[in-house]
Amino acid sequence: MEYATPDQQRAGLYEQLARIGKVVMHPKRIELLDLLCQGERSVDALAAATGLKVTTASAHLQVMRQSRLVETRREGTRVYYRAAGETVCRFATALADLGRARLAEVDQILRDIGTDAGGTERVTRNELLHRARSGEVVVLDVRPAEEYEAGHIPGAVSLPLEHLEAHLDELDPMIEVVAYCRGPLCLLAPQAVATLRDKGRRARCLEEGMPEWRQAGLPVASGPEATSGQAADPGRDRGAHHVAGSMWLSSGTTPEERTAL
Amino acid sequence: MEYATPDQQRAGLYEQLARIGKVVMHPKRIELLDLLCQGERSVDALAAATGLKVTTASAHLQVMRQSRLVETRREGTRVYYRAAGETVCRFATALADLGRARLAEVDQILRDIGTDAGGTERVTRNELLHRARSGEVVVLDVRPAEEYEAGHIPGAVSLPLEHLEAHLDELDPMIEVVAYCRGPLCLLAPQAVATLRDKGRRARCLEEGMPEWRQAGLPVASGPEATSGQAADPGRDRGAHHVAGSMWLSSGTTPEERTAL
DNA sequence: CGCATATTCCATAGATCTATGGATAACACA
DNA sequence: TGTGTTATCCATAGATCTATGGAATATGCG
Repeated sequence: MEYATPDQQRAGLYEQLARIGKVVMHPKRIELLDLLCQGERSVDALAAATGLKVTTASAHLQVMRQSRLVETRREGTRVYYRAAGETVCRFATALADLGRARLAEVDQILRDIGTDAGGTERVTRNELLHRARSGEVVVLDVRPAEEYEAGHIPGAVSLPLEHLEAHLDELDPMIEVVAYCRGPLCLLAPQAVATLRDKGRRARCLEEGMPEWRQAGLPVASGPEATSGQAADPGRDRGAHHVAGSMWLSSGTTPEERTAL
Repeated sequence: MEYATPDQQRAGLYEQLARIGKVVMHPKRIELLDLLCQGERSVDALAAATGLKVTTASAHLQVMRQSRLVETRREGTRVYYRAAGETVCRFATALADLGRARLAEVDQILRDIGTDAGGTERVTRNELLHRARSGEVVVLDVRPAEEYEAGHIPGAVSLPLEHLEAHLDELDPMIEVVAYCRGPLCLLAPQAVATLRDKGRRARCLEEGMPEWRQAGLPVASGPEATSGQAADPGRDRGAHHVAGSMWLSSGTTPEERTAL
């Protein structure tokens, strides 16, 4: 049981760390980890999102659980997986950062997409904080509704990419859109921006996604959209957009914001 | 060449990231990475330090190089490897942090050692900054001399663990020692502290190691020790210790410090 | 209780990774 | 140019990992 020599202790330490390494050695597991950093999900939802068979997805999740990077919660017949704490998401972010910094291929792929999506600069967090406060822009969360509900930028409007075209008319053409998604490696926001520009709207991507926002210590709201049930009623949505611009981190004027912190 | 569907692009991204994951899936590669974050080293030095055969070590280093995490420099007949930038070391630190946060085993091993080394609290960076400035403590770098030269805390004295017992008399028994090494997972400083306490000295470990210090943006000095050739001349060393306490981040009163920033 | 759903467990064939010895390449020095 | 040193390349046997279909579990619902 005990390690005899310091060398063995040291080897033991690195072996433990390698358990974490093994988790991120497989592309699909990284993808799963990224998804879990957006919020909890059931096994089959994860399998569907990543294109894995349920049995394979489950196997991957077991590996991740044995490394203590994810935790589970059972609800009736299904099991929800979630990232085991902020540290895990920070690690995932660090991995993505390192990838962008060191692997030209990553940047290349991102640029291939970037050009379609809009070669323009992304919006920085600070710019967003200033402009959204004054109502100049509307913040659009284009992730699936479940992820929006699990946590979103206070004041952001939920409009999943898949519903974007159908609900385009809900967006005031006069107000610029700032779209965000799961993070710098996520394609949802860039695709949304590409679509919006195609339709002649002014739109840009936020520089970062939800995990980075959260990790920066900024407030996160959760629960369904305040005014309407996510793109179910176009009529009411228009109102929400206005609010989105003005209630931005103001002083907790909506139920959403009060519970945010 | 081009990815046709968004799904393929996404898969491509995660495949790239997995290249980094593969690097840290093997214990020895993590160990190598940690060493390289202390400074550059030749292949056989790395092999010796990790207990690998040169040919195996080289193979591991190739993997790391292909993932762009390390870079090389040739000098005559030997090749020096180094971490490819601060981002890489930050990632290594994030991995270690995650390991300590999530893997009870890591903490367990550290505690097994910690009890021998001194169950007392480690010294925080802030405490060190205050107490060293006023000369209350001497800061001891117990890593191998090469690593000290590649970068150390300004004002720290180099006394590699292996030479500690032989040069114990150079340390003023009245002044408390704060030892540091490669990081929270490194055993050098704890071992040094254990030895020192065995001899009746007051000694504690610094909470962090060189990489964390550097990543915090604190000044780093490099080159050989200012006053003497590292434990070669005990007589002069005693003077150095005093300096170590007083010149601490004062206002660049030594050559060492002037070049530090 | 029996059936349906969501997961996990298991065995296995195929793919990938690791350690190692021997050969090769690059370089320094006579 | 010959010799010694340092590092990389190569082929391979052994170990590990992955995907998958089928069986086993756990839970919910009549």
